[in-house]
Amino acid sequence: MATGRTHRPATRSRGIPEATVARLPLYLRALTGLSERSVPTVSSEELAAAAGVNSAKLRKDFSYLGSYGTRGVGYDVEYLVYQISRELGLTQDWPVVIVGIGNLGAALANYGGFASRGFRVAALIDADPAMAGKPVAGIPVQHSDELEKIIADNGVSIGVIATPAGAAQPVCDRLVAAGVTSILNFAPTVLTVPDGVDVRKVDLSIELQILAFHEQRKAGEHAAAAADERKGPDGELPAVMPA
Amino acid sequence: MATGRTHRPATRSRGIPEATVARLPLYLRALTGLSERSVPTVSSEELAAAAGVNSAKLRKDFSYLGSYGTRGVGYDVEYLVYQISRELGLTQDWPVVIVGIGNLGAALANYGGFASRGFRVAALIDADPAMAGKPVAGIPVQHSDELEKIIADNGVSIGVIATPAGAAQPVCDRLVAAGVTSILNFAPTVLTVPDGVDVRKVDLSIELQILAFHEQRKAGEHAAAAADERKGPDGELPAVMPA
DNA sequence: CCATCTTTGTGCACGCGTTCACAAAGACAT
DNA sequence: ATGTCTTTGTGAACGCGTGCACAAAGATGG
Repeated sequence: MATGRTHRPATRSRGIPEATVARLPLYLRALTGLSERSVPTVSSEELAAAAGVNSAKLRKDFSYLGSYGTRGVGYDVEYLVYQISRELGLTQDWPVVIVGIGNLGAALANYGGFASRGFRVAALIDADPAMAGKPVAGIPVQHSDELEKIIADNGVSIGVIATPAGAAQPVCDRLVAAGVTSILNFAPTVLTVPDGVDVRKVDLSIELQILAFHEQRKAGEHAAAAADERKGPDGELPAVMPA
Repeated sequence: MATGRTHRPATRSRGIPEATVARLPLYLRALTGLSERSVPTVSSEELAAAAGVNSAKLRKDFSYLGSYGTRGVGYDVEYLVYQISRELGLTQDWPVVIVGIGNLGAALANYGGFASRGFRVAALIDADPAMAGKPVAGIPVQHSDELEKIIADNGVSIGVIATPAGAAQPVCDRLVAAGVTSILNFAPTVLTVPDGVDVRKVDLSIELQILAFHEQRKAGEHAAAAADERKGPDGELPAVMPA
């Protein structure tokens, strides 16, 4: 995966572990699929398989929300969809602004997954005056000058940053000053924010680098086994990989 | 953050913890910045601040790679850049294919962070015949029929999936069958792969939902404090949020 | 009403990751 | 050469997350 939370020292919000919160959207997606196929109930085993997790973990996760299952039967799909939605706060409307309408910002604006779950794109904002007024995903882009007014008028508390790295921190500061308290950051920079503001980051480059590490390891082990030359007593890779 | 690794039961590759591997790209980025500003050495405290982590954690992370620091002085920036790059496998060339050239795929193709670090976009692939030949980010899109041939000809081992959810699993299967062993998945689906294949996923919708959870919590606590009405003895939120 | 069978909810143990705190190591000045 | 001062590298303790394994709960059939 490509996300990571920024510090937050395991602040177990209201007794629900962070790790569980991170999985709830996964369960919700699987349940929505079942709901659309009119499946009335589901066992922890089935749902866990659909979500790609351990069934014991899933049951423990749900136990933090309450006892919503029926022993011998399983979980009521519709009821569980409602409970998880409510727990995640998806029963209310979340206006979101996207700042930085380049390739990525445009992709985000067009992404259907937002609107489908309580999230509404309230505005698209870009620093380039040439972009102003130009419609992206049916929404006219507005200039950065309007940022504070847009936040205030729409009661926006969640901001998405898709600007170049250099612009991210200044944009972040303005968002926070205007009242935004949750930020999803796509720019490859470490953002500094005051206490009380949540930042999550998505970094495409980092994900690829992690994959490359494991890929190299696989190739290295393979090569080492094939060559079978003197290797460290603990099966260590050679200090320099052969080209 | 928006990433998460898919199972891999804490496989500590060659003694380097997963958590450490995930932070190495972060350190590398901070170090690259210092290198460009010709800073010769850096202390764990300074570098940790730049990367947004605890300094003790950074030192322990580096200790897994070896003793590359000098006590009383700090770390040599250039040397550390080289060591981390080598460890992550970035000193070699990684050809990558991107499958699904919609808004997101195009954004990824244009993303500069790939080329800058040993990653090379070997091909863009889409199922739509109308897209074939059309250049995106200077690279002509090729049709899915060519997928297997492209993988083989270029020796591609890393694939990026940016297709709609429904197409992801079939595409994944074809990639794996053709020899790809690492996949970065942007489609909102749980991918099933054989052992030995790494999958990381980036899910925009999930990240927003996690932010919404914390946002609701903040608003709820705030409202509860303001109203100050009978609340649970453990400071629990009311079962149903007021509209 | 009782027995059986399925599935939940959870007590418990284990392991990874984080953080503290300090000893060892080396630079630097005198 | 010796002492002082800075900064690394790591031993140890702690806490979170995971998974096993089972008891409790309820459905279902006779």
